[in-house]
Amino acid sequence: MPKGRGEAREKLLQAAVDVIRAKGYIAATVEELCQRAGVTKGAFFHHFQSKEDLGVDAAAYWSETTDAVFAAAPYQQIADPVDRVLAYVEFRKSLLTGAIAGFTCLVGTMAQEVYDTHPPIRQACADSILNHAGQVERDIAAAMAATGVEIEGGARGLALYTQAVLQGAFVLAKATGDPAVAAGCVDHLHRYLQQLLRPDTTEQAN
Amino acid sequence: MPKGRGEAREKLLQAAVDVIRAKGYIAATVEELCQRAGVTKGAFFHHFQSKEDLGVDAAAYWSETTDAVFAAAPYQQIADPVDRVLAYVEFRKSLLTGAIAGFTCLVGTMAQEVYDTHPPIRQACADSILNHAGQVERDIAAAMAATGVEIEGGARGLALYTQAVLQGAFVLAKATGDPAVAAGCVDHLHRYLQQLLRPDTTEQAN
DNA sequence: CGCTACATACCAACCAGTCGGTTTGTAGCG
DNA sequence: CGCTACAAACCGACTGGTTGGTATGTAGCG
Repeated sequence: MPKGRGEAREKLLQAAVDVIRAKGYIAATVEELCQRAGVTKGAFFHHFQSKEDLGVDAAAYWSETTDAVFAAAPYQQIADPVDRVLAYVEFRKSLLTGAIAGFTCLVGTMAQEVYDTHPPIRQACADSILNHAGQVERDIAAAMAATGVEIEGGARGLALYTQAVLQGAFVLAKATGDPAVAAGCVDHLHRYLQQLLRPDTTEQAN
Repeated sequence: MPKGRGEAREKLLQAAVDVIRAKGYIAATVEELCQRAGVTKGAFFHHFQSKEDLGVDAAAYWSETTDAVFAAAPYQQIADPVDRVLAYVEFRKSLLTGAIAGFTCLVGTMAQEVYDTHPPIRQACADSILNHAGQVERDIAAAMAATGVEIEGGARGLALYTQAVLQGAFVLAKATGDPAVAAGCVDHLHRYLQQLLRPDTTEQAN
């Protein structure tokens, strides 16, 4: 019977992602994470020096796992950079299903509450967001180069804007309890990007 | 010597707004709020049945105080509805100064972390956000009526979008520690609204 | 045998909430 | 006005349960 030795760390990280997205970093107690992961406190403090340490590692783990999701996403195969950017947004919208806590962003949730109590975690969250924004920025820059359009704030500013819209959509979804609110926000983002990157095209079927 | 009796409740609410915006609802201990307000625990539990009760009341207090700010804002005097909507966004941008915790949204911060642990607070946060969105919606509806433009998702959907952008801008500002990121997001929102509500106008000086 | 990967038992600090008591305001009455 | 009676506002020590963290033990592998 392979008891699954050596995987306590990853189980704890996954538990952290699940629990923290639902109730936040501080409300997620070490004991609850251990229970959810099926390990004991001994295992927890064997792999993480402190709870704060777990928070930092959870943000990094989040980056890795989500990076993998986007790297494998179908929109990556689209050759035209403008189409690819728009397909990215549609892909983000397609993720907005099931329980709200299941599609919200770990690092966005954590960043807000640990803002001035746990700077290392805040930094790790910023790294995660900026890393993902950087990937979006590359596609936007390619779309700008391909079409020749200039955008106020540059590709970076627009990439950050896309992430802000998504983070805000999560906040509203959690507050209202309605995922549809988030989807509506992503639709607006899609229209904005379309207007920016295809300025000559008139309103199309959506 | 008027010792200031009878104002403990408001002082506690103001302390709650300040502390929770910086470190979140759960990390804000009752004792810290009392210390900040200059009262004791006895006073706290005299005015609030529980900490959760304070959270709910703080959201309501937040709504009242912010409503007053917007009601007194200069953009309310603008007659043209399109101009008024755009001036609202500019007003929101003008608030993004000073310490980050000083301009972020209490209810947006709270909603995320108490999402499934304190439903009454979540509800109060939703009420606050939707109340403000409703005010924006009225101006947007007036702008749509005045110009005759139709907007996918309606005035309500667009109003919610404006709030999502702002909430997301706060998240990014807190994560990165840079208020300028938030300002850039608001600029994008401004451009989007301009394009929607003044479709015939070409890019203007900004 | 030594090292990693855990488990168990335990602790000190902390936190929301309680409770008996004090101070201040105020209504009613003569 | 002066006095009594009561209520609301507020104080601060205390408590029971929880939490992050530690100390110690042990099973399995190379």
